[in-house]
Amino acid sequence: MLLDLRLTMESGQPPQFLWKREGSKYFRYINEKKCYLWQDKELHHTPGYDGYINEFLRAQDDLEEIYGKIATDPVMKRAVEKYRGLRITKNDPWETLVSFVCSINNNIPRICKNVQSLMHKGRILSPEELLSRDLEACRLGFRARFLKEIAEMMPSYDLTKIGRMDYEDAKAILMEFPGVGDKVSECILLFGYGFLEAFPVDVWIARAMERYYGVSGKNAREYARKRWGPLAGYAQQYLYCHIREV
DNA sequence: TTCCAGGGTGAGT
DNA sequence: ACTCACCATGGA
Repeated sequence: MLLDLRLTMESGQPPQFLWKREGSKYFRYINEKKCYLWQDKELHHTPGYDGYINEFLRAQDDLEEIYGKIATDPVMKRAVEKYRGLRITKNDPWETLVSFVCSINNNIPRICKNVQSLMHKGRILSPEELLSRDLEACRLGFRARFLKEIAEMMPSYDLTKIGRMDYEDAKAILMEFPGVGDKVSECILLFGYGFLEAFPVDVWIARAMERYYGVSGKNAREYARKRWGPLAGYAQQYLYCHIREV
């Protein structure tokens, strides 16, 4: 499997918020047990997590094939060459939802701190646990109210069911949550549910689309859908790294 | 001091 | 449908 683990774990995707580094290894708790993940010549992980890691790293995605389909212009050719091995990750929907509500008008180092403050025993607090936590101490700013209201709504939603809907329906449901708008819903669809056609447009992607393709941020998603279609999410992640020079 | 960060909301056109 | 002030926090 073609993989650059560092790039994948530290390119602004959920694992950057949800996993921790310990030397050259990454780890998090899965079912109360510590799972390490690291790469030298090969990819290694704590025994017993084959299935989890395969899903997490989307092992079924053939990057060479994806490059062939999206790298149809000099910009994307350069991006997939420079960030070869960058994969889209598949994360837990609830943890992804919480993470990207924390990301609203925020920067990555502080998103990490906010998300970490919402974790206990290596996982994001359940909606119920979240409601009984002192959110003021988490320094979430105006995002605290969003999280509180989402947690209160959660009992009448089924996040698993959203994953079985089609892209449009899933997006409409997600946007019923306060704090979940156009961009955040796209992130949840992409990183939490694996809809590769999702194309989150943040300030960086808007910048990249203007600079590289002459497309305004407002028209970015429609342009991306026509250009990269079902693989827009991958194109997005390579553009994100490219414009930020990660 | 002002600007910015993987934006969303609501009120005003 | 579109704009825009405002939202809380902390680093540059």
